[in-house]
Amino acid sequence: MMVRTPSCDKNGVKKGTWTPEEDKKLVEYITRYGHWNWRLLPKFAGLARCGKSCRLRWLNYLRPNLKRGNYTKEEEETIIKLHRHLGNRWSAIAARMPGRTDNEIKNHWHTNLKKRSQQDSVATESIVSNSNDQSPTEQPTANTTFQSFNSTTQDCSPLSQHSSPSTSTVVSTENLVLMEDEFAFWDSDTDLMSGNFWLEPYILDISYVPASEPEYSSQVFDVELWSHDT
DNA sequence: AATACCTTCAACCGCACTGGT
DNA sequence: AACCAGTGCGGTTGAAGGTAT
Repeated sequence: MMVRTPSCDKNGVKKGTWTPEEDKKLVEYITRYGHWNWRLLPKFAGLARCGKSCRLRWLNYLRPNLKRGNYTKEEEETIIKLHRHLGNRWSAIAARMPGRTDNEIKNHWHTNLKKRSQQDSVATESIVSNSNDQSPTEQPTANTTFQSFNSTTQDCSPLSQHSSPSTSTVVSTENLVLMEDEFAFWDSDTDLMSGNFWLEPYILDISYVPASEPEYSSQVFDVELWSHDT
């Protein structure tokens, strides 16, 4: 497999490929106690890793209900469409694709879909430029419309990269109207806007938050994947 | 068979954001 | 207001596997 050579930094923190033993330790610990503090977790789990590495390994590889590889055509189309509207916001894209991680989607995009999307947009552009020859008025593209959306409503979008829980869950009527207006183009393009897209909480997967741990409510609606059944 | 080049993807790194003090 | 710790995100790296020459 394509892996990094295991190595240690000056503090003895291991880097590189995870061994099956390390995976086992991490899974067993999180299954039992949850990931209540990523920085301290490796110490308690008996792992010579940094918290970041543990988090990444869990989220991208060990977490339950992850699909691996074998993207369906529908999934690829969804990624392309979402990328067209969201750009490189991989976590937001992943949030709409159960079982897929941002890292995996990002990799798949760069290795398989990027070229395809570029070819598609070139083909679309040539069609549009031909049909617009007699119409000098510039039509907003999906991208420009989304940029406009970003600059005006970023703080209230649940897809905002670092939106706080309060802004994620409480959307004012004014903003909702604006969002609906700005995203009207999506209705014709994809069914992703059907249903309660923006108000739907970002809960896609289970996570292992122990019952004994204190309040996690502040993170429940963030893009990070928290579950109902904790 | 040898090796050079390309592809893939797990993992790392740096930065930004949030919440607490 | 300033600082710090914890966390999440996106860009990038690097090594193994695959393919071409």
